[in-house]
Amino acid sequence: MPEKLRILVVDDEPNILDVISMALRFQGFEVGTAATGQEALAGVRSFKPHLMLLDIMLPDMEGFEVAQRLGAERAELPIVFLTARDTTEDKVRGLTMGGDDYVTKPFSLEELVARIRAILRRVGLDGNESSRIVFDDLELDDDTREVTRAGRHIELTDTEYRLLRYLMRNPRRVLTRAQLLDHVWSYDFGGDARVLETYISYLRKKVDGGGPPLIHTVRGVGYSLRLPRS
Amino acid sequence: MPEKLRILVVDDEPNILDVISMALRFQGFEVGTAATGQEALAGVRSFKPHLMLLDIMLPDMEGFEVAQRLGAERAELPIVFLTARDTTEDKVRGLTMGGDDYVTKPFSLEELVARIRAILRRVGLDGNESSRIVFDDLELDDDTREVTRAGRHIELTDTEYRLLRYLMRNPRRVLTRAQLLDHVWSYDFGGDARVLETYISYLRKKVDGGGPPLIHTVRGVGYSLRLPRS
DNA sequence: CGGAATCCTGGGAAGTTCCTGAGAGGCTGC
DNA sequence: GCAGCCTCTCAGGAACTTCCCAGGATTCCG
Repeated sequence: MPEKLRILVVDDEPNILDVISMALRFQGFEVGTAATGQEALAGVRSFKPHLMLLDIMLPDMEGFEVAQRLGAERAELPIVFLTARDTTEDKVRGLTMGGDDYVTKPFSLEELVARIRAILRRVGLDGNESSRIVFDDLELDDDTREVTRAGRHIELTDTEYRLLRYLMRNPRRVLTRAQLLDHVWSYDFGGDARVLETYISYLRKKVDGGGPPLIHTVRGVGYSLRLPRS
Repeated sequence: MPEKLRILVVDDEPNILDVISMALRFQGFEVGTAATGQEALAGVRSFKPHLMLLDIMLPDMEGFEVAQRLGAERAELPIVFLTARDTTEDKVRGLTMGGDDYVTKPFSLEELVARIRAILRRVGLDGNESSRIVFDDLELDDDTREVTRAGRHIELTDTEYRLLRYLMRNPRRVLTRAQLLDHVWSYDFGGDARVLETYISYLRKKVDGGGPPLIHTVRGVGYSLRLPRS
């Protein structure tokens, strides 16, 4: 069995830390955690992560400082920064190195995991994984964000895209309403759960419009991406 | 023999606590119980469960608070929350993010056990277990909720599905009317016990329609899933 | 064989869940 | 600050499930 990829998650809000840790563990990563800059620095040395998830707002120092203090190790360690919505973009851009990326809070788990996998792919660690997901004649490329059905291009909005990507990452499996909302929408979404139905409807119009339906309702449970049963 | 999986059940209603504990013990789990948030916290530390079943309405604190106060242990411990039906959705939302799940009261034991097993499977603890149940040429996959007989797909409603799943989990055993009602219907079901007959009838039409009958009546007792005695 | 108990199944009624169109409000880019 | 796009809300109606009922079929037992 190949060694599990290790990710160090650094955030001072326990809730966020826990949710992210659990989610990444479910994705098959080995997860270490830290709540302060000091802990993060120690964690890098002892845990030797392949990737670090680093909140910019930490109690003792800024996330950037953590990155700088890493010294030589820094070059080997890709970082995904977690930033508040109002962090000025140039601040982030200036300080991130080639392989890094950032995600603004509040984010959806789907998006976070996608970014992590994208980086690991670029660094060549997430071995067999590809940025292309294919299901039947439906294809999605996560690098170019391009979606096609039977070769025909499909234009999707951001939310539609994330929803479809989550469905395609879990083909044939029945995903509950709650799972879809929790993974595709950001964690602070407190609105009406019926948005989901609206977006399923949008997706159906765009994706299932030209061809046999792939998005199926499982009444009382949720939705599922699968081939129609003849 | 592999160590038994431990589950900590937290609920302040003694009846519920008993019913769930019994059911889980019967499923081969080692069960610990707690009736308050404090007890739950202590229970996690001493009992070291692999999974916790946590009611949201506790006398001393909300279930969420228990989860939060767990601190570092939290990220290692999957939780299935028990919520009242009228718990506002936004409160429930976020619960499945990390990989946790929730079940709304009133629930059926069958559903509860299914959710627990699904999570343990995903965490990699329920080792050899797979989401597929097979009996003769009848197959059921709990991830995709797909049911086939001799390769032919069978479309089932939610109640039909849960009933069949319970039968398939206990093949060849004679299940009494009471057992079936208690496990497949929610524990507060106060209706006419003859629904069961109706649903057996539905299932027979769909499942036994194409092939030798697998669902057998045991007069005066209940039903059983077995091969026909030729 | 006859009567009683049990079970089967078709036909709805009531209730729930889901779909979709219309539109308000917010954000973005120009 | 305006236009266009996106997200989310809402409501009516369609579709589907669940459950109840009742008549008929089957089995059991004296």
